[in-house]
Amino acid sequence: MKPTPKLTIYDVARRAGASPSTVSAALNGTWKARRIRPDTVKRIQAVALELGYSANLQARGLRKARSGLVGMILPAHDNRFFSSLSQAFTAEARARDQIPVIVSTQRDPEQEEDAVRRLVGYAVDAMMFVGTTAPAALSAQCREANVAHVFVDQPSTDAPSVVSDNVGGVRTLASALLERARPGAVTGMVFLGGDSGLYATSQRIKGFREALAAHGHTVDDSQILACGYRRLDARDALAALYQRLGGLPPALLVNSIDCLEGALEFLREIPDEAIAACDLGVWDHDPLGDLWRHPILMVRQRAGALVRQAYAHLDRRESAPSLTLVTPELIVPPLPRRLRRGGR
Amino acid sequence: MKPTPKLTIYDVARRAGASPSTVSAALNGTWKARRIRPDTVKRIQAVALELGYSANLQARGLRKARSGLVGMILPAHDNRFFSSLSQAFTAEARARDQIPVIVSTQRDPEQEEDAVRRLVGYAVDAMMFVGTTAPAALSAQCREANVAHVFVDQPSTDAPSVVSDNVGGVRTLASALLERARPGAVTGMVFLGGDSGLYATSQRIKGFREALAAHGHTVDDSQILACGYRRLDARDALAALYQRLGGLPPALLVNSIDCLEGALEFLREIPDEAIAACDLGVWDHDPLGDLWRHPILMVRQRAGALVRQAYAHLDRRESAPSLTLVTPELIVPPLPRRLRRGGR
DNA sequence: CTGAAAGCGCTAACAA
DNA sequence: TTGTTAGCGCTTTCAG
Repeated sequence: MKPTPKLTIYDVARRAGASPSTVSAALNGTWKARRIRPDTVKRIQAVALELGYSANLQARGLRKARSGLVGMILPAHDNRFFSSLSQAFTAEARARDQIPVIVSTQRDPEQEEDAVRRLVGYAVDAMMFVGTTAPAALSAQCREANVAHVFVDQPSTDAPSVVSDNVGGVRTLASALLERARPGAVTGMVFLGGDSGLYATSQRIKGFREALAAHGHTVDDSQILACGYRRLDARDALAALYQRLGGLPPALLVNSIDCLEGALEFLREIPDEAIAACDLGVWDHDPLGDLWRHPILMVRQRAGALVRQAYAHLDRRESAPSLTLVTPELIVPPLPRRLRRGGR
Repeated sequence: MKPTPKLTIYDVARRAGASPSTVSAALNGTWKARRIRPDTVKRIQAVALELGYSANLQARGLRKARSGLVGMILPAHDNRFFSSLSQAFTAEARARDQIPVIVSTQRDPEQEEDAVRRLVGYAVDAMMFVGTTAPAALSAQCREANVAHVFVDQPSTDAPSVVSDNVGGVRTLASALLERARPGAVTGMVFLGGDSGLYATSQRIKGFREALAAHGHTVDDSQILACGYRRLDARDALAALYQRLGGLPPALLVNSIDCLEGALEFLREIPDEAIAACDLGVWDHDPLGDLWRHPILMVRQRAGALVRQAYAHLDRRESAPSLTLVTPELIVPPLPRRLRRGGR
């Protein structure tokens, strides 16, 4: 095991017959601004390549007081929505030649603050926050260290934020359900799941009300089952509803994939015909949902657009609070051939 | 907007009436080894806290030639298995007080090598590789820079690797399917999906053969439909099989969630009774799969264990090639009440 | 167009 | 038990 002969610009400089500063410039792109002769640059680059030199990024970062790292804090990796944000974030970072550092912190304020402290200690170029529990504190940490930052999927009064249009998304979803023109849908559609104390859920309920209001109906409290986000609670709430109504409602709008899982857990216990009597819609998207034996309308949040908008704020180094809405997209699965009537 | 008065150990030192090196030691934990008086340490820590000092990690990293960063390269974030690895990796890194840097590289060798080059430039403490396309090159890069590294979910001849027990996992799954004792299952079970040229698929086919061999049956080529990993190909392959057999096989073992999606896309077109005539199993797990109207046996790779084993290699700074197998777990969904016969 | 030299903030010998 | 000092490898004035 060789002790690895650490190469520095000095090694390259000696070998290329140039000075360290010239080498530095030739290798990091500033040579144009420094008006270094192109063939000098070429010569140096050739030597660097030959030696297999690559810069020590920590040294560079120390000197420049920035690191080329960009941070993102999110609740969890193993979640479809969050992981699609990670994916989008990675792509954007790559386009800017930055290294994405994505840390999941389990909605734990301490972990969040700790992660930010460390990333700031690394002189990250910017931070993106998703679904954090202590947004104000994080924003303060960043402002203190003068680090650009933005919130995604949650509104903020301290910094720019980019959020899905919950109201509009649910309105669209509910309207699509109504267009199916199932008898009684306007007065009987039910909203299932979520916590009405939270921003997202309350916005979605608002959209739900608006959609029905457009049909002249004022939503009754019994149409809102905000039983929380947990799967089992959703299952039980739906079971109770089924009991009470003696069947499913004509239309059911479920507030999240977790709740959908709960709902499906109940639905697989009841006869096919009973299910066929209900039009189903969900906030959020899961490909397996498309494959259920009955069609499920879904609203997919546009992770790419959310991240792109958020990055745009960072690029402009905006720090004033703002709220940008991104419209989610409605996904209507093809009706299984089995269920199609006629057509060609 | 204040220019942010950058605090250094010198500021703290002056304020605490101590020297920079003492402050450094007091703040980074080496003070015990340096035998600094506890009350000095306390005094310094108090001052640091009061001033809101926090260390410049790039400077520390430059000096120590390590960064406290650990890297992980994986194909994509938006995939259930990979994202559960990310989750596990984050937890392990956190336990070691390291910052996890997880970069997805789309199975693109250039992106992979680029990411490693940059992370090595940052003096990462170690690297973990998942499903990479250019394993040999990555291993070489790390060895060159003397960075500990390990492969997960893919075998390597250059470094330690930790892989799910594909053979055993599929054997277990196939056996569980056979235990259902559906007539003709031994001779009629079909393996669907995957690429027999790849390590994972070939191992799984091996397990499939072993399971049937245990029942005295030698697998026929027509029982292996390695149609690739793409959803649509799986769908079409299953459709063709259905056509050929005039129904589903008595048991079907699907090689991945993507292929399962393809299979379900076909299955939702055919009558319930036809589906009920087939026992279904899949390599990999998806919670929505549990909720399908017919039970689907699943094998879940144990992401936590894979990462833990991999980290163990890093902790021991092993670099010799090795192969560690981790047994995946069989998940048998509860039979829907609807389908249960009697029992209590 | 290129080189010399200072210094980013920290740690670790070495002295005291 | 603590302080002094010399770098880690790079970028960046400032001279030439």
